[in-house]
Amino acid sequence: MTPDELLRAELTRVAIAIGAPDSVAPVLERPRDPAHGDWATNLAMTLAKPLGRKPREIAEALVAKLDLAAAGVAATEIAGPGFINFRLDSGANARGLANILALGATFGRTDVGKGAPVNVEFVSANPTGPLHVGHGRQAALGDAISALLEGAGYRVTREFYYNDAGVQIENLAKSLWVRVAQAAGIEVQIPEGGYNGEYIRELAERFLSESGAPPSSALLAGAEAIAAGSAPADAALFDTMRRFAVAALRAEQDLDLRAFGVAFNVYYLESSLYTDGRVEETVDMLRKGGHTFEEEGALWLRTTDFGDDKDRVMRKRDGTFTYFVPDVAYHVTKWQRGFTRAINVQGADHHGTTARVRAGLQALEVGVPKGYPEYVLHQMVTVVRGGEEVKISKRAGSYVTVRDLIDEVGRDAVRYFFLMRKGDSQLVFDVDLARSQSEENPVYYIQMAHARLSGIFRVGEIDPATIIADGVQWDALAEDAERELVKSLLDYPRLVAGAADALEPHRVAAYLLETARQVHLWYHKHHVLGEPEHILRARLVLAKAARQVLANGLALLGINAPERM
RNA sequence: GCGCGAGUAGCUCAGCUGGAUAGAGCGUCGGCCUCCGGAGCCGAAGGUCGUGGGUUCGAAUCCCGCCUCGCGCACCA
Repeated sequence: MTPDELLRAELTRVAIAIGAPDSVAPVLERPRDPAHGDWATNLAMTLAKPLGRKPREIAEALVAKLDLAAAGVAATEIAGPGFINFRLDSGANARGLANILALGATFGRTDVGKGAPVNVEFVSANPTGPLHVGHGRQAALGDAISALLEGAGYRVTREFYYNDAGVQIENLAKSLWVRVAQAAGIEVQIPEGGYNGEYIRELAERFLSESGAPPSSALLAGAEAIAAGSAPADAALFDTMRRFAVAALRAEQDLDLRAFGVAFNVYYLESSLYTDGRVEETVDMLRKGGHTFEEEGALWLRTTDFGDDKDRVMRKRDGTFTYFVPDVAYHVTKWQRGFTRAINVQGADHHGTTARVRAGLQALEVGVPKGYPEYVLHQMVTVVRGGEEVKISKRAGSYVTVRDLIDEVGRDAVRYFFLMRKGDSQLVFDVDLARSQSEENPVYYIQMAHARLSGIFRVGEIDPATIIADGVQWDALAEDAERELVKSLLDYPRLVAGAADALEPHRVAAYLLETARQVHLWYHKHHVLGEPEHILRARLVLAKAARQVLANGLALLGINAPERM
């Protein structure tokens, strides 16, 4: 039990003793001002109404009955409108360090998830080009959220949904066709909605060298068809190109993800929803449910019955389905595969789809909960280099890829920068800052704190494994800098639990930066090696505990914790 | 026009799901230091939390209106 858990238990007992309901759950918080003690509770204020007594009076009654020794409290104080402040007895906080050493890499883990299966879907890029910075933010977010949920006791499946069917893929295949035709000397332009990127030209070259040059008559006919807005007549050749392009770009994206250190458990192909009949099946079910209607030659779903702001087309006039249908079919599989929670990490530019996917799932009436799936939406990323924004132009096909960033600043920095802001705010990625080897760079600063702590053991030729908490004089950790550091370290589990609950990894990033700051402060002010034995031992425990917490937090974010830099 | 998000110190951002005198880094100003590991340490100035109402013991946080910016509003994903 950590000191605050002990105190909470004692408060609960006393509250019930003075007449509070058995369900009472005292909330302890860290006072902003350290002068107010180690912990504070507003319990007396929340009990004022149910007990019909004044807050300060209740506070006094509570304090009078409190078993200070059992709760590890040295002093209490009633303040303001009815806060009770607690100062733990000397060393009570520090004793919590033993807990950190005992739990090691599992310090900060909880079991609120109770092994429930959660599906976290992220990146899910169309295989129509390399991963760009937006995907990078998503990869970092999705992976960190997954790690947070695992730490909270959920069984997490990381899933990538490939939109390898539909109009975008059609455009991709046409773009490749055009580049191949151009290589054969045919004059034709990339069609409206096509892909202009240089990578398509490279793809065309690879296609030619691997598959050989197609007959130019077929290429010309196809190019004319594309220019006229339709598909090439040579369906077999067109299909070959489509497959080639999708396979090649998927392989590229896999390399990007590997470079970023992100691994998925499941790659789900949109095309499989068509081949195994789930799309048709979904449409049938929706029709039977009576929520569809036909208008202007299209088949619609009345999503407005389920909270969407307008009805949606399911089957277009040309007989093909909109992306929305496979999307719904796909999410049904998540539910059917047993995921009681499904979390989708997406760019905020997709927020329009959330209401209709949920509406579609409700319309199916197969027992999917209303808020399913959950969405974590993130705002845009802008890249700044040399103090200027790097312009991203989709039309010209020029943008900053994830791989560019990783090559330039390293995986750890990319991860941290994508995670240091909350998803709701727009993110500025300062390339120069990310690559700088100075303490202004937050990643460097945090990793440096870990390396410094490691350095103490290395320089002192002490094996950290031999450092144990037994017999340590806890009140030897009496300096302000170390008392504050100890408090921060013990706060870690609460912090992580909150971050997991809110699906907000940036809290961990901010915590690590603050804790690293305290480590540096302590390190500069106080020596470890060469101190008297009892201080040396206590500080080695602190150093080991701090190193552990930094390492645990960095691991959640997918960032290395180096021993030396 | 409608929906979602943002607006907090000169700049970049936190603010633990409603708590006490709103915090950190950078920058500015003043003073030290050169020490296990590389400009570090101490202090200061700097705020009508976009704005106007409301809810209550108590609001940056919750509700309503307005302003500014971003994103979306396809039979594209």
